[in-house]
Amino acid sequence: MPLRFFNTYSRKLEDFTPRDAKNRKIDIYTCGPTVYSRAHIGNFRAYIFEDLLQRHLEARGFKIHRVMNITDVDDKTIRGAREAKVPLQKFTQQFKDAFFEDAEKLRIKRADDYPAATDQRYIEKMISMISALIAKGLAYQADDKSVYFRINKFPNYGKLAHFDLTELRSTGRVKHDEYDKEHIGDFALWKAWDEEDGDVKWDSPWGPGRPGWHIECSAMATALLGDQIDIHCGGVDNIFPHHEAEIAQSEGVTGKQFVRMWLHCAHLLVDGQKMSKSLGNFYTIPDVLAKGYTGREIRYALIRVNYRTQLNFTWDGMKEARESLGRIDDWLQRLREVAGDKKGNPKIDIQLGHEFEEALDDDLNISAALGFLFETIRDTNRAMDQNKLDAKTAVAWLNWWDQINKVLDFESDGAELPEEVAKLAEARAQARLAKDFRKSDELRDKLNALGWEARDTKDGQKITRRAGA
RNA sequence: GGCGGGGUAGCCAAGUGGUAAGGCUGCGGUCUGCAAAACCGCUAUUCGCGGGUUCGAUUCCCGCCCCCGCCUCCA
Repeated sequence: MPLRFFNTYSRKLEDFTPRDAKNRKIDIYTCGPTVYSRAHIGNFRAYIFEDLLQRHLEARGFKIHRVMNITDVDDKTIRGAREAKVPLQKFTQQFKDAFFEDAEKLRIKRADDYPAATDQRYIEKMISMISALIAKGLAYQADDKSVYFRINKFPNYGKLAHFDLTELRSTGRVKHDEYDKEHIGDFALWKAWDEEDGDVKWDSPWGPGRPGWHIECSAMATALLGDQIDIHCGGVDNIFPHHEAEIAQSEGVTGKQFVRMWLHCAHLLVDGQKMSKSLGNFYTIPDVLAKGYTGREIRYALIRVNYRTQLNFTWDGMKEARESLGRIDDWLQRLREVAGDKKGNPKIDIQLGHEFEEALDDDLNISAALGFLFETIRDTNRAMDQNKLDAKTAVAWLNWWDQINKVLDFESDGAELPEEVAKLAEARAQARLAKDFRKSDELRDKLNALGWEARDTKDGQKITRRAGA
């Protein structure tokens, strides 16, 4: 089956081939965080989806160049900096740091570039793009000194979101500068400075001001990836207006198709409602870590449902993630024991099936891919129970795991036995030798309380960590 | 009102025009000093509701109901 994805633009599953298919290069642009507060786990669901996309394409032999922007100037960052009485740069830096810290916890691979909207280089690019749009009649400066995109001059405006502009109406959530704009749907390319902006301003041919939100992505994407890019990702809430505006700006300037494949991630819900900052119903990564869960458990919980399906975040879901990972951990431990000293031999290989990667080829069908993994786990566990799995086959499965784990990144970091745990375990082993089961059961309870589990097997006592990294 | 996504067992969730993957939970069994893990078995005659097409539909078509999202802050 060919690689295929659901393209938001056509609303269809489409076979995907990159522009540079010969060299197997793919350019991906992903909308990153606005650093006005700590990102929540709903935001990270989108970044994990993008991570899965990148890793699967890499597993398929593509060379990925991924860019993720950092929006470090907009209404909210300016307001936040004002309220905190610190310079904008200082205000946003703390949330940039937090973003990278959280992303690392979730094992999200770093993008190749993290351009920031306030970088002088991109400000200049934005200004030159806006100038080009004005020259083409696609933008105008209004009486309020701001520059707006003239959507009536761009016939494709609305194609991505499938909106009929005559139907476009305000929800009244945002104040409109209706007196100044030609059309209610015209969006700001350059926002003229006003007092509330304080010292946040850049010079431009239209006077001091700052970029509109949408133009930064058009500028940074084309600056780093060229006029055309293969895949552009984001959350569904970015479809309109943000990505619609990006198309208008970029194609308005270049005259070329901006993006070949638009992929959008559905929202993370909590209590059946969208998780969002404005509703206040959100959790951050530290919030979930504080409940005793680990980054990889959060990763599992957020990755396990197809990106186009809304996913309801629950603590039961976190529990399920923990138990499922535990099943994988135990399976790997058993395989390693069977593999013995042959483990790590990459030359051993057998026919193992390709359902995992084929499922991911189909619009990242992670549920089917994980289904195959768990079927494999049951089959090989059964074989090991019956002593029918030889060391060579165990090694082959471990090698297979190494491959799919490059995509999943689920493997436990392993944990050193703390001295206290090791002592309790040793005491328990002695008690069992002496058949002092009362004492050994007490020690087992103590180990459990510390998050470790004692299992008695025919090869003696085994200590495993039940939860965590 | 317009535009999307979705309604599959207690929960989460794949899936196909031919009779329902997988995970979690629960119950019974094998194993065990007892457990745990693992394995075996049981847990949807049925896929929101009503029609239609078909030899046959959860899967295609029509209508309806419900949930969530977007309609210029949003991943």
